[in-house]
Amino acid sequence: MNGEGLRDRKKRQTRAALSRAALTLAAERGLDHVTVEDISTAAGVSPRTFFNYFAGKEEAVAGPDPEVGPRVGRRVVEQPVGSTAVDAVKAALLAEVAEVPTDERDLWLLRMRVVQQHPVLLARLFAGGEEAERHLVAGIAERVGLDATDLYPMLLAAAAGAACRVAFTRWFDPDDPRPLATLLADALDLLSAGLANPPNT
Amino acid sequence: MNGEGLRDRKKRQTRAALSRAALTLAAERGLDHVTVEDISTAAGVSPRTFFNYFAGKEEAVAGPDPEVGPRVGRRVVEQPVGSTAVDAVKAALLAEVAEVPTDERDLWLLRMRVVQQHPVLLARLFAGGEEAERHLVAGIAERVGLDATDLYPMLLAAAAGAACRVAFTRWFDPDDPRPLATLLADALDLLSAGLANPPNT
DNA sequence: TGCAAACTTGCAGTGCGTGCACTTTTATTC
DNA sequence: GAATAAAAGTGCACGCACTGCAAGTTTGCA
Repeated sequence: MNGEGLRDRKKRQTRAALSRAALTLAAERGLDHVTVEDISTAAGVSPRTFFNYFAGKEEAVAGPDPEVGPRVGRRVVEQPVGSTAVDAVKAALLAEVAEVPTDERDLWLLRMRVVQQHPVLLARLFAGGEEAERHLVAGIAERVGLDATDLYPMLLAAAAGAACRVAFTRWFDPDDPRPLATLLADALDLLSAGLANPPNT
Repeated sequence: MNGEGLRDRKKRQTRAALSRAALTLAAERGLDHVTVEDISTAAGVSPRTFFNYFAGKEEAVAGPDPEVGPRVGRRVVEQPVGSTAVDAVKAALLAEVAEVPTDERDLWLLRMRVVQQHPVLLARLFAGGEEAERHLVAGIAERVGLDATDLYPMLLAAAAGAACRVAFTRWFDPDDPRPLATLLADALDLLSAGLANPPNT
């Protein structure tokens, strides 16, 4: 009847509660000192239910948002036809980071703390999340009219993911106050310049 | 007395035996259907000893060779002063892949099979292995006279790692018979060209 | 030969992750 | 609104990963 249904809304809530609980606890004690039981208790569900939503603690903390992959891929395709593939990726990623909702900002702050202690998770956030990268590869491939197994789409997507990872790393650095969009733009510009010369920064 | 000592040689042998056993079994049944007990039994040691060498199964099959990181970093620094940082990284990586000993080729073939089923491990092989990437960042930073926390060294190292990952992926593709060195060179060239235009390949 | 350091091993314990059967909640149909 | 189906939550049991700890065993050196 209604647009979404009570069931789907509850699922979303449970997932969000688990993810938020995992992030809060991990930011406090470190991920290794948080058990699945702790997380599910804090979220008000049984430990067994936790595994119905996430494959493990890592995924609850740094699990890729299943929506961002398709969205980025779509955005790459939808960029104006005049721009190159690199510019299309650049625009798509910058649009993505510009769109972080206000009610998720506190979650990102928690994520920053957790990821700082666990660099392995950084790769899963965007690039290493093969899921998202696959969508990006597909978008690029469609845009340039190549197969998704060709070198160019794979390399462009991987390099863009690497740029994201570096931008995130620097964003987490408390000594660098620049916003994420600026850092990401710098990284992508440097990339599309062929990493020619080290900037004076 | 002698150059290395019996103890060190035995440690090397045990480590190699464990790694080889893990790779062989994982290539046969898939990594998920191999227990640590299987691996250590095949290697002739106790399960407890396995954990004295590796933190887990993943590290045994895709664990980064602890020597490659420092070696690549050193090579980057040792390139002729005339060449740019990008060219230095390019040369260092190509020298690295060209130097794979013959007696390790069969291990790489096994690794190919295992990694094909577990894309997550691909990142650990070179790029994701933060260990190796840190050395690469340090080498680049020293070469260009920047700090290891600056954008340029981090991004160049990350992008080079991404190129390695893509080259490996394509190398694992049975439809592409080109050698690893060629694939890697293509990827790095495309990268240093700013990913400007999709090649006709 | 004897001592000290390093490597190996067994044991016990905690926690992860999964399959299965069962209960509870939500959606649909008559 | 009651019956039925579908989906989510839960408890239980099991195998395995991984970690200290306290032995035993091997190696290096005097």
